[in-house]
Amino acid sequence: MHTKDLILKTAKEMIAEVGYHKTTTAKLARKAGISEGTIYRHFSSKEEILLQILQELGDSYTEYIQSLYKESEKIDYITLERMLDWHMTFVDKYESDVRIVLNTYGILESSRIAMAKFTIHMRNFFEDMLRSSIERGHCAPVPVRQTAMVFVMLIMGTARAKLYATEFEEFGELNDFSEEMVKFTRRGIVPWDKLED
Amino acid sequence: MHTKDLILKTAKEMIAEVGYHKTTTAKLARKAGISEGTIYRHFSSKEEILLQILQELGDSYTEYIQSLYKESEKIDYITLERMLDWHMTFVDKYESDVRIVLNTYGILESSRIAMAKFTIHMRNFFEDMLRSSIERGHCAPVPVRQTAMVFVMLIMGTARAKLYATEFEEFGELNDFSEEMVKFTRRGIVPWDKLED
Amino acid sequence: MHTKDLILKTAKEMIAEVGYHKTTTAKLARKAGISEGTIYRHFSSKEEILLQILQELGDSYTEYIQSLYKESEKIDYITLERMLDWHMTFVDKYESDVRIVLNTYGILESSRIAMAKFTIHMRNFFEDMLRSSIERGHCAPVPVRQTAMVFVMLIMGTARAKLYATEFEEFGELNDFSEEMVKFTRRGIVPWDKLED
Amino acid sequence: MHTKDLILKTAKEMIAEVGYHKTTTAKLARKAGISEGTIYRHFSSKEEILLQILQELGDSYTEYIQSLYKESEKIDYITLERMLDWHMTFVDKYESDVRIVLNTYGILESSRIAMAKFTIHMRNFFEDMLRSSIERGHCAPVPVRQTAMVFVMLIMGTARAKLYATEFEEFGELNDFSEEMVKFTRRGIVPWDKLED
DNA sequence: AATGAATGAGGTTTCATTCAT
DNA sequence: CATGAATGAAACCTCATTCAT
Repeated sequence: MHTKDLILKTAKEMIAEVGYHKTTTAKLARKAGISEGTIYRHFSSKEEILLQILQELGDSYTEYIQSLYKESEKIDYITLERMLDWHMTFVDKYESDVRIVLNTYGILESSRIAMAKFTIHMRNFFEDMLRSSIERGHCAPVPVRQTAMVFVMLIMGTARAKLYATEFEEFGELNDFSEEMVKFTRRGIVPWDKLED
Repeated sequence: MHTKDLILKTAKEMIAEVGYHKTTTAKLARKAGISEGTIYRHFSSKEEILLQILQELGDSYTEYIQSLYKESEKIDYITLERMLDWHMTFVDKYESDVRIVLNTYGILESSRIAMAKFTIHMRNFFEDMLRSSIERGHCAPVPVRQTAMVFVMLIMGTARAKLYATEFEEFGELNDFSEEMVKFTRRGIVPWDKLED
Repeated sequence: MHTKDLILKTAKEMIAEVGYHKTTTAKLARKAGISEGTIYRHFSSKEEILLQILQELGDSYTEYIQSLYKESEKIDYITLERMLDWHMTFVDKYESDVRIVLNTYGILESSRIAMAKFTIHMRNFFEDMLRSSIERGHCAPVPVRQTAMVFVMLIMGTARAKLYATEFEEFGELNDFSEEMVKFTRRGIVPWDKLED
Repeated sequence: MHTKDLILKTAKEMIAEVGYHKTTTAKLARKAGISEGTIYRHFSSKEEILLQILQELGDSYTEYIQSLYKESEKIDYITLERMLDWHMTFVDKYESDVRIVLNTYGILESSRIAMAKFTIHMRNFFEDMLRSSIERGHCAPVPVRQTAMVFVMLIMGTARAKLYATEFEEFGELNDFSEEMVKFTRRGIVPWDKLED
């Protein structure tokens, strides 16, 4: 692995685990098995590392959304389950990166911008999916923009809950609520008498 | 105002605005118009200040929930609007404290614990409300635990969105989506043919 | 002595001796018998120390020039010897400060500005003295501005020579050339047949 | 151009412009279009580069002085204008090298030595010229050693003023004072009634 | 000869905390 | 109770130098 990637990987782990400020360049270097100076051969500053992580995650998400659009064209109708599932899959795959965004958007302008981009991307995607579902008569004519935003809030809230759930016993049960969330959400957009299950 | 309260108040503002790490004891003392040493007459460490803020917010929330229980006994049935509204009111009132929790739970064990307590309190409250609603036939017999959790996620997601929305134009529209959120949520727990509006 | 003055004094010595860059905050603190952090309670940066030294020297020089003007009013005519002597006295008194200006004006904008101010002050003073001497018929009607500038160059060149002369044996003889310099300079502005000695 | 010369040339420019310390090996390598390691193929250390620059300038000056001696033999008498002009020409030609000496002699032993050598060379040259002028009756029997030193001071002072004058408006007028300097200096060594102009 | 990644010592600066007054 | 100067550990970062390729 290239040194730069090694630094990024190690930084991801540390920032996700202990936060941005407690991830000092000294500790980062030690954990990565390199010298502190080497970090600065690859990044102009500590913040630059974070920026790159956020950038990469942003790119991955854009790519991911695009693949979802393609997927949605193939099958002629997208169930809510799928939409939510897909997103939870993404959160699982990029667990530490998502954790970093959640950890830093309160401290760092750039992280806040990254977060805003995610939100808007996600909302747009849900809007498009809802609009197409309404056209096909698969769901009621709910206001797309606002309803999409409700989905986003749910995803965001759930993502965070999932990531931090492990640390508390009481939260153990969190993992199995997503199934109910999907059902609940479906009832919110499909007339109850048309629900299959 | 007592010096201790002055410190707490000033710390709340600063941490909410610039984050925990950028809130240095020097800046805090200057803004509060006291000397740095004085902070340590009232708090054993910088972290202690944060702990007290979290503690106070926790107490306020417990108290708030209790008042809600009392309120709910007076009127014989609680609408969803009320439940959500009440919480948004709380978030508004304790804006900077909530912001602090959201900013620090990724960095501080104690903040994470505070967050967990909130979540569980809130969920329990929603559970109770839902259970009572179901008993009275005001809503469908949905699984209370998980549905309550969905509410929590929505509240949490929305709270954060509200607090950070102001910084991006694209987010301006966020503020008016809570009305739709209530409608959506109602449709999720009340059969559509029984909905009044 | 106040800590701030102690820092200034120590810094003057070190910068004059080893230069600005080799005067590290660590060495400075050690020599002054304080901790490194203390420096930053009194100065916002290392450069700030230098700035204050230059500022103080500038003020001293302004004050000095003013005292010379007053002196020149008392006695009705100023000999060249006096004008040059006075300046050499100043250089002697503020030896390390002058050395600092000479050491840093090539590296630091602010030092260059300080140097420029000195030059202009000095030139103006010489101009005034020359003008008054010409009026009284004590010297020939030489162009005051340019002649004053020649004096400045001589003072500057000599000051540097003096300060760095000690380090080389060959330069030992430097010290006794100022007498001849005065004579030479007088011949440059007073017709030879009117010279007394 | 050989790599070594390229390094020297680039270093000269950088050191003259931003000073020795701000000329880092990294920037130097980048500007020269070579790698950092290559510098160490040709020079044992960064200081070595400066040493060579000073050495070369010293050699150039020695050579220059020799050519002046030869020149002075051809024409049977040397005017002061010539002596000063010749030196100003040298300063113009080796502008950045001279600037380097002026920038570094306060920081570097070796630079101070170089400076001393110049001074002595220059003084010796002026001494010889003065002596020969006196012998031929072209100027008054002034003390050669000290008078030569006055010339040196003037040259040094003027050289520095010229190099740094451009940065301040007030200094704009500096350039036209050298003519007057020559006149002044002549009056200092030639009886006024024997002056031609 | 040349490269350029890696080094590590050391630079400036920050900051929570202490303590004499 | 309050002060604020002093502390010193540790933060981020720089840079001359080395060395495997």
